[in-house]
Amino acid sequence: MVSLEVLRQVAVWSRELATEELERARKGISERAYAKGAFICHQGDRFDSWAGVISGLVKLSTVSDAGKQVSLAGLAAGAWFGEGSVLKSEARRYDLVALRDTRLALMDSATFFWLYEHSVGFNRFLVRQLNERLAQFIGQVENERLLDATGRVARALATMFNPALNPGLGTHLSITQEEIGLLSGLSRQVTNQSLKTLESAGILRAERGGIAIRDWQDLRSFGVRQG
DNA sequence: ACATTAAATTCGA
DNA sequence: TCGAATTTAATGT
Repeated sequence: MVSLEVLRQVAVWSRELATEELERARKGISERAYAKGAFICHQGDRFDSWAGVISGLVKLSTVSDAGKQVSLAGLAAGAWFGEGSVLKSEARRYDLVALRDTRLALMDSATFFWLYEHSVGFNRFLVRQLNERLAQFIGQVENERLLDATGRVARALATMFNPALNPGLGTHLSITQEEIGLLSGLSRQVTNQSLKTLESAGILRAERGGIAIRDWQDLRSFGVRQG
C-alpha cells in the first residue's frame, strides 16, 4: 500500500478517479527500489504489475533480430508502463533496466483489472496512453535507420517529454548526458555534441545534470524528420 | 582519455 | 551553523 501523497504525486491519472477508486488503487500498489544498473525484468519474464516510476530513470529496450540492443523508450518519474503485458497477461517483450537508483510503484493485476472494469477515468487514461505509445513506436520503427546522432538524441528526449505519456513532467528533466547516451545508443561524447547542436538550434537548454525544453513539438519534429 | 568545472560533502571553528 | 576545503560527479574537448 502506498500513501495518498505518493500516489497523487506519481500518478496523474489518480486525479481522474473517484474517491472509492482512489482508495482501491492505493491499496493495490506497493513500492519497490532498484539499484542503478539492476534489471527490473528481462525479456520473456512474467512481471504481473503495472508500474509507475516514483523516482529515478528506467530504460525499456529489446534485442533486434540482428542481435543488437535497441532502446525503445526512457521512462522518467511519473511515467507508467506495462499495461500491454498486464492486459494480455503475457510475458514481457522487452528488458527493463534501472539506469540509476529507482523506486517503482507496482500495481497488482487484480487491482488493475478492477479499475479497468469500474473506472471511466482510468480507462480514459489507458486509451490515451496506449494510443500515444503506438504512435511513438511506429514513428520509431519508420525512422530507425534514418536518423543521425542529433535526431536520435532529440527523439529519445521527445519520448520522455511527451506530455501525453508523462503529463507531470513539464519542461525540465533531471538527466545526465551519459544517461541520454545510454537511451540513444550513443557515446557520451557524441551525445554531448548533439546536445550542443540542439541547444544552438534553440530547441533545448543543456544544464548541468538536466535538460530544459522550450517547446515539446519542436523537439519531437526534430526527432521525426529524416536525417 | 584527460582537463575542467560544478555540486555535494566534510570538517573546523 | 557557516563557510572553507576536499571529494566526487558531470561536462567539454
